[in-house]
Amino acid sequence: MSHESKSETQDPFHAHDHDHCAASVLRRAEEQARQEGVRLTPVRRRVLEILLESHRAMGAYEVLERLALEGFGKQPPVAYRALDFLVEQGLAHRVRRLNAYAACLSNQRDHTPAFLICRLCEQVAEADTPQMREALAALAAAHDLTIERSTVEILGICARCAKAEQAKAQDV
Amino acid sequence: MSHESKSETQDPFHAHDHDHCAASVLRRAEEQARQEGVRLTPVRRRVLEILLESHRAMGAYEVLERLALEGFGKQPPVAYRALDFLVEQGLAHRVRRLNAYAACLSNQRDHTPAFLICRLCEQVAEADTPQMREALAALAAAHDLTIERSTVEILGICARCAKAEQAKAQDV
DNA sequence: GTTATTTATGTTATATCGTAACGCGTCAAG
DNA sequence: CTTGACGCGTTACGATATAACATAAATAAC
Ligand SMILES: [Zn+2]
Ligand SMILES: [Zn+2]
Ligand SMILES: [Zn+2]
Ligand SMILES: [Zn+2]
Repeated sequence: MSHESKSETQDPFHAHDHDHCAASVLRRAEEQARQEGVRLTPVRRRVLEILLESHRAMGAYEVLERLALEGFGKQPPVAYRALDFLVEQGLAHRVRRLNAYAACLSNQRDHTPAFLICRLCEQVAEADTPQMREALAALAAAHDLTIERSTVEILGICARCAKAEQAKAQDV
Repeated sequence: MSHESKSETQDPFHAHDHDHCAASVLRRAEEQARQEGVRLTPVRRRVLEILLESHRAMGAYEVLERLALEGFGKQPPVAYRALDFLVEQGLAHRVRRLNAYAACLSNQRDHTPAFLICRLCEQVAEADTPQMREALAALAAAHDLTIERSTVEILGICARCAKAEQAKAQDV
């Protein structure tokens, strides 16, 4: 079983090999840094690792706390700069609804996925479908807008949390 | 010429009768307030009017300044409360990318349109197409997410601004 | 190898956005 | 006339984000 390109898009909301997620993103980060001549410095790498601990989106200040504990700088720009770097490199995404950041799970350098956010566990999945791309393009075309960036975020409750809620309701 | 239901969706990026925009939204606001037993108080109404001066999204503090000048309260909650009211009533929308608010241009009470935002003139158009709704539903379904809210924002350059940019470039 | 240049990290300070909590005034129900 | 709900105003604070500057590390030039 050595299908390399198996997991184009992992889905955090369902069972998956998360170590694989983390490892593959880190690997991509290193390769990409080498190729593009940018530096994956200790802070930057560490921030990516922190984001990769789970698929939960983290606020900049939450990341900063972790950095401070580990001997990095204690002031906001330290976190924001590392996060900005990761976002620029397509290694992390900003989730606007949560004012938070999540590691990117795709292997593509530049992409603008839609985010699926569970309101309860705050995990974030990304999805990039032709259907959505077409819908966006159609909207832009209809209004003569030259599209530069787009944000698609879907907030709801994931299957796991929905099940948990149901169980809780029956307990009462 | 008395086609009442002509303008389901005005497009701020193109020539249109803006007085009509403003008047029709205010009319809807009044009707709706009566019907739902909520109060369109002076501050609330004034905030809606301010938003309706153009299709540009305005930050809460920008609205607040205007209110202060006109003798209303000078503190943030004054603006935020009025804006929250308008958003709840579906009379205004929050544009997350801009941390700003824009008057709603639709006649529908509850809807979640996509926003088209011009980066240069900061005007905002709304659009609600079946195609986009389906794309959102498909994404949610594919990930077993029970959808509660969604955000679709497209940032770019509107036709008018694109033209202006071109002209400027040729001048040089 | 030493120097110059760029890039990254850290700091202080401040800007920007948003909310909690409380008191007062208004108005309508009882 | 009291009571209770609601809206508006305040003070105070919390949360998010960036500007500006000093230092240090890495890279490039000589
Ligand atoms: Zn994973
Ligand atoms: Zn969940
Ligand atoms: Zn208009
Ligand atoms: Zn424009």
